[in-house]
Amino acid sequence: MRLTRDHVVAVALDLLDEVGLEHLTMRKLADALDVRNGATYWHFRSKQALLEAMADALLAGLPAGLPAGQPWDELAAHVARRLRQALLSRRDGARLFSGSFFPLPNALAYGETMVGLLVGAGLDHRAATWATDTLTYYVVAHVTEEQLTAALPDGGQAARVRLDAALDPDRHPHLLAARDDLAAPHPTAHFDHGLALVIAGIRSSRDRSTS
Amino acid sequence: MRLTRDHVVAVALDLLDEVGLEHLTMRKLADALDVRNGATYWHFRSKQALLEAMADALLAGLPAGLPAGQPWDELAAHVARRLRQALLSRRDGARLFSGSFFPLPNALAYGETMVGLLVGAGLDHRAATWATDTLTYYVVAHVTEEQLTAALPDGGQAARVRLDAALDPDRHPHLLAARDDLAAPHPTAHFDHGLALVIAGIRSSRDRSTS
DNA sequence: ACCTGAACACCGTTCAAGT
DNA sequence: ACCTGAACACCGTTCAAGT
Repeated sequence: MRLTRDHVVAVALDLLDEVGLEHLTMRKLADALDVRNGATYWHFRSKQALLEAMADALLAGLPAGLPAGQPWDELAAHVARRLRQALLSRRDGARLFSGSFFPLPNALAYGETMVGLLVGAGLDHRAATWATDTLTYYVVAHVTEEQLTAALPDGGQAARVRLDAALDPDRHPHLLAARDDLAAPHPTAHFDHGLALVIAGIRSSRDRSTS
Repeated sequence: MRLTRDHVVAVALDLLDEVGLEHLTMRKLADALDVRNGATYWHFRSKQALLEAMADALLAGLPAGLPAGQPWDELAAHVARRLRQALLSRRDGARLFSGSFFPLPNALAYGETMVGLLVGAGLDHRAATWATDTLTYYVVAHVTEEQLTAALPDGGQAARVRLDAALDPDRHPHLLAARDDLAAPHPTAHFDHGLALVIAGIRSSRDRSTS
């Protein structure tokens, strides 16, 4: 069967789930596609171009319609949660996405939705754009951390031991008091908490500028 | 001269400024140190261990004392700005830092300072920890983007042309209206805007829980 | 203890040659 | 047009052997 860009991307995403971004190589991909090593370079200029196509595929159909009759802050939380889900749908999805510089179609659609929604809430275009950046930074960075800790060996046991060893009662009293929350045992609650924080910030900066 | 861990880290950071994280290799580092290729492995278990030592060196002396008599939100902004400066001090500093899983001494000191400051503002330990996470995610993600765009060839001219080509008046009216703010021509103003947003969110969530 | 020499098992990318 | 075969110029890491 002849290769197509879509097929290469689909197989590459499956391979990503299997081996992780670190070990995703063009040679393993060629094996998975049952072709020789240089074949994919006829369809993609470089590995980077393939990774960007994969990143955009991750976001496919992301903001397919907003729920009607909701206030703007609910909508913003909804879109942010959908972005998180899209990034979580594949191993290392967040790092894959943040490695893309190119303006990708689905990423633009996401941005347009979020900026439009915030403009509807009363922000001017600059404030809406920068607030979208802040929200997106938050989502991507959170999911990056989430996926890194999920990939730890031993379910993170060794990491927790190292953390305990590094924490000193004299120098880190507050971190020790928060020790059980540092290990991030509730990623979704953790995510929602920070998301509500950022949205509350958007709300208060909007109220300040329109009052 | 014999190698020391500190000397290896210092030369590695200079090499990082010169070639960027992508092209920082153990072989180039050995050349810069004027030793043969495997020598650094006597001092660092792996490249990853070296990168983590470099990341911690980046944060050296980061929160060396807080200004006295300031309200908590000023202090939080101060610490966040110092983190940004530390990450900006070396090429790809933000990506270097976000690639570290290990609990590094200077990173812990930063976290202790920020959590303590927020506890002082009236947050409980969990809220203070998660707010610190949100702030840190924001700073690291913002500086990552900042350093990626700063490293673009042509001063980002080609990237701007690609963005204009990708924006469609019918599908991206809001992004087009915000086009001049998308290119991020004022990184510090952009950073401060988002920082104020997150801090305002922390303030409002604190007010909600203490009222 | 600290480093060299040399190898092992990989990489991304290119490109003439085949079909 | 699309892919193979084979090479180029690299990688991180290991480890016996030297000093």
